[in-house]
Amino acid sequence: MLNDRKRRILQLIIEEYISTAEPVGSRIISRKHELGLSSATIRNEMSDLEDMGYLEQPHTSAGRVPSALGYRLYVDYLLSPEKITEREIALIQSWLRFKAQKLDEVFRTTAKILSRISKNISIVRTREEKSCQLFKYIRFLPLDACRIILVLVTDDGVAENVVINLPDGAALEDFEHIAQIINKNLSGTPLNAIKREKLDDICRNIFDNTFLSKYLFDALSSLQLQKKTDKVFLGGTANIFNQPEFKDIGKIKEILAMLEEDGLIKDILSVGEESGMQITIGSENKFSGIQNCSMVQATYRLNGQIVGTFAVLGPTRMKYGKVISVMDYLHKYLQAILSSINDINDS
Amino acid sequence: MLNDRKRRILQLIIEEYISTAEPVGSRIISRKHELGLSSATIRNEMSDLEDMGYLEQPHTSAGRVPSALGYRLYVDYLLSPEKITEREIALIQSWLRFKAQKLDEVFRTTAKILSRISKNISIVRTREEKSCQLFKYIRFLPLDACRIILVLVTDDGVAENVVINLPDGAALEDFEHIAQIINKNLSGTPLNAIKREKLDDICRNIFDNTFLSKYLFDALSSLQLQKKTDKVFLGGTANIFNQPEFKDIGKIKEILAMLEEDGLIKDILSVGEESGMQITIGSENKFSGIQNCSMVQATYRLNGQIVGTFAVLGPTRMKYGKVISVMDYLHKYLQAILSSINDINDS
DNA sequence: GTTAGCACTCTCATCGATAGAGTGCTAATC
DNA sequence: GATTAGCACTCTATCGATGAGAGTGCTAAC
Repeated sequence: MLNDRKRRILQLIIEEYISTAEPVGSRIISRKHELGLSSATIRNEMSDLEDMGYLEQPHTSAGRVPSALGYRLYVDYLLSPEKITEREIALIQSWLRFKAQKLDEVFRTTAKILSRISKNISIVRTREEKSCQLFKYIRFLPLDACRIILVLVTDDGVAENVVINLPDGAALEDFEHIAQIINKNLSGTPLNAIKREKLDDICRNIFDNTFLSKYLFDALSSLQLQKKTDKVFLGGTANIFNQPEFKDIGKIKEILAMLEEDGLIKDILSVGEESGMQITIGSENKFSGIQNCSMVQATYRLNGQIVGTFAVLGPTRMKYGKVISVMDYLHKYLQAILSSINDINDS
Repeated sequence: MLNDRKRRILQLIIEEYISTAEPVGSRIISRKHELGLSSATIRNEMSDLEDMGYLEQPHTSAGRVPSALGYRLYVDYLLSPEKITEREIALIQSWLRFKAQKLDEVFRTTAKILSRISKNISIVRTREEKSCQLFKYIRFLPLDACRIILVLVTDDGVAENVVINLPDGAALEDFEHIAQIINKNLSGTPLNAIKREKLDDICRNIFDNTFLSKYLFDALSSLQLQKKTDKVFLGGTANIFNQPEFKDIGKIKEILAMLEEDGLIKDILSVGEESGMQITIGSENKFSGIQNCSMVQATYRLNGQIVGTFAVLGPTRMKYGKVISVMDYLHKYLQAILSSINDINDS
């Protein structure tokens, strides 16, 4: 049914359309490529491909445009990967090399690179799950005559801290005793299991409601509240203006409004987070507003845990081959960088 | 020269134009308001106002449009403040109340509120100057058999930390000795004065290049590198699409591309940071790309130090009265919130 | 099965005419 | 002298008609 010739023609049409954004006519295919076929033959094949649902016609006297089904076939079977260039590799390395110190910066820069090279919108979502860490101990450190610092250490080595005003008459030593008791009670508890009530219990029961307990309670809860959340980085939103399919201002507005809602972005990215690399084409996407967009998405893991997801969002007419190559490279490169950050932090 | 009647007419024209975005004709002014003047008289006055440079005419048979000079006069002398509504106050309070725990969230939410109420783009820039803090001491905390935590405490009570892998044969105690020496050498030094060379010196001279010095050096420098930078929060960028003056896609693109560059935003906001509230109208702005925009900007200080700047960016046809009221309210409200955050962190 | 040729369809840009909005000027009026 | 009614004039935006251009679909020939 879909013989080699049809596949080849479909591929050429899609690639032509991807690079020109204009409906592709039979003449163009027959002249641009040495297929040994006249435009009339191509025309017949195109008509067949349309019947099969791989192509669409904006109107009777226009050329053909790939349908979502066509893109899907292309992405799954026909796509010719476009290699990442030396210049791009150099760009990535130079941009990321000096950012390698802080995770936030790495992701922010990744978003920038991704949008720059793909010439589309890039989305990077990080996942910093603190909730699974275990409480190890708290410790009080001196600051000055009237203030001390409370440090919370987890089994992961993450230490949060908060400054506490010493109540009149209290000294650092008083708090050290309290720390011992708290540590005995909470050591090994997952952070997300330390609820207000539990803290309250410990404070009330053990300290018999002394004035110190209130201070400690406030301090510890404010630590809890500083729990880190996911972050979303966007890049290249202005790129969308260069795409002819978005010359309609309404569509751009819809997309940008959507991108402003962090929560929505997280939902969108969550869909494909399980598989390694996921390509969503046009109406395959469940979210309104990006149904004439495609998204290429890769999830990044470290030690089996999801650390981040990055994605390229653009028109269905996207340079899939290129985007996939870039994502692949970035994936590998980030693997190296992120584990080295872990090393730095560990060494 | 500019008598009361002219001022009144100018005010009416500007307010009409702000609310309709259409060039204002003499008939509209004479009919909408009880000035006791015919359109012909208004026409003469409008002609005068144009000669004076306060109005402009898109073409001979169109109504008048305010010039930058006209807006300037309006903002400085004619503007009638539009009070913030109860609903808006409730919105602000409900949104900010639950965000009051973390500074980042406060600013992010402020940006959201500001764009929501002003129906324009909002920009919030924070300034977290860590460089002026003084080194107080470092301390090592146990983590597990092969890792320890290095904590850096400043006079401000901010404690940064990093996990260090114990080299073979080394124990926590070895490091405590090192900490003492470092603390003696650096105590009281401003953080930004602690350069690589200085650390290097201390390490080389004192530890005589033992293998421990390298570890410490790496760890300390990685702390230094985690220096916090300014942050920029944007809100409501999609609002710009609702403004008829930006139906031209090119202008929007220019503005959004600009907003993507954090550095550029910081430059733009820096201009008016000294004065309390600053309004920049159209071509008064030095940055290309926003020269047909206006910006209302307020700087927020705590104890005399600049903590943040927030701004509303929109078309010159902006509801200045409204925006100023909202900014005023937010300014006061944030004052309360931010000092309370300081209190929480201190108690 | 392939191809040349041709009629047909649809879009897009251009042009001209027209309606509408608003001004500027003049002469009359308060 | 200030204000106003009236009117000619200008400029824009809109609509329909027209024609060029691109591409198809079909038929008949190879």
